[in-house]
Amino acid sequence: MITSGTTTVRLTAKGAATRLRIVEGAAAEIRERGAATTTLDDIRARTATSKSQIFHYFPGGKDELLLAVAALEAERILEDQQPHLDDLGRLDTWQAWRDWRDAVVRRYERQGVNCPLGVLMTELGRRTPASQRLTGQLLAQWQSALRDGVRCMQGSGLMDPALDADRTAAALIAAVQGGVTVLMATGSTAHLEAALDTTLELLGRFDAE
Amino acid sequence: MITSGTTTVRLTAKGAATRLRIVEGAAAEIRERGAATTTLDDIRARTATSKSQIFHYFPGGKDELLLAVAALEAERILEDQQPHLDDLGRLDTWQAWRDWRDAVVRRYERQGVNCPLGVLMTELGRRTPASQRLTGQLLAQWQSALRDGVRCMQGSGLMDPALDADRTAAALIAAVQGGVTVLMATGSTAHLEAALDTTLELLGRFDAE
DNA sequence: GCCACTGTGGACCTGCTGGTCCATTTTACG
DNA sequence: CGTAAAATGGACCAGCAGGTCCACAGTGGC
Repeated sequence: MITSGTTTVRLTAKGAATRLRIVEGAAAEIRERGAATTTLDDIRARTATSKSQIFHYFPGGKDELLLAVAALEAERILEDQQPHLDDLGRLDTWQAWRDWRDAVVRRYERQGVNCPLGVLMTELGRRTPASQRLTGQLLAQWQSALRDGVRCMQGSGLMDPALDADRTAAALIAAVQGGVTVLMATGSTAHLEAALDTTLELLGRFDAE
Repeated sequence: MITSGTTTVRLTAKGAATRLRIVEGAAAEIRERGAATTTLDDIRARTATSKSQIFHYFPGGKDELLLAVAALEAERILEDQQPHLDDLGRLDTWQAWRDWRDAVVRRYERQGVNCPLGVLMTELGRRTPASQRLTGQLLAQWQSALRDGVRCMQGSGLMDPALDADRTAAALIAAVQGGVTVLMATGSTAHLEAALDTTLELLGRFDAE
């Protein structure tokens, strides 16, 4: 059973599977080829479904499907950073920060141009008010996790307590986002690494740890 | 006289003016509404031209026009940062860096979502191999200007000589780019400012100046 | 003032894309 | 089983975007 907008539809196991297949296929197609150029027919072909199925599971049409894809990608972005980044505040040692940094960089090195974050922020996120809200939430949640990490480090005397934790978290997000955007344009992770490393290294300059 | 691809066409003064009007109108339209949703008809309406004119000046069709727009925007991005950033290496004092930072932030505050950089990197830049080369060149030129600034500061003993100047420049570009991308998604310049300020402040921590 | 070339207008064509519709098959469940 | 609801297949439609074409007007050099 799933609710979309005002209507509620019952889904059988088979139906749920099909719906999932469509969303994931659409997400993959969009990551590979961009949202702008991906058509419903591409998705249909990739997921071995018919037109009617797409509109059956997403009565709102393409917009609704793309919103579902955006939600999936937003989830994936946070998941990818687990367990470095969770409610328990695992970013509590320099090693943890380094691990997080490595996880981010390695992931984008492997994925190259096809990254959820880039697609979400630069293509899906701006499409509709609903998807804008979604990206806003993602950003807020992500930033709050990083902020908690900074606060934790400050609490342990490992980072300068004079730093504005929230602002620092925002800077880190911008660094990742900028690195990813450049990656998508050039195919190189150099900027991503430079931005993350520079910021982290300078954060660590507070003491000798 | 203008060369496009293999063909060369002579332009009268009137022709050159029309061509310019089309490119600039297209650029403005795209900045406001995004490249994905801007149609030739929109451009036609805005620039008071006919279909045949667009194809007369851009025989390659939409791709060629968008490439011209990308080139225009790339130029504008560097121009916007003049005279902070030029071949003479004006980034030679902390005040100059602060001025540059202010120029960047103020510009995007005023422009809001409609920024050349964002559109170029996230929409135009990925369209064709030609536009990819173009964004690559922009990035290289920009980074080299910033790198010269860092080197200059290092030479004067104002920045840590141990820093890799090129890497630092890359980090700054990623910071701006990330800030802009977030700006386009959320409408807020908070991340842009946080990223720039954090990076610059930490760069300045080397000495007390 | 003539002639060739450039500039302009706009009708028209075509393919693609999102979206609709309905007939048919499959599933859930009493 | 039997039936209602869910799932599926795919033909069909309408609009729109990019692109072509041709007729005509404007311009510039000789």
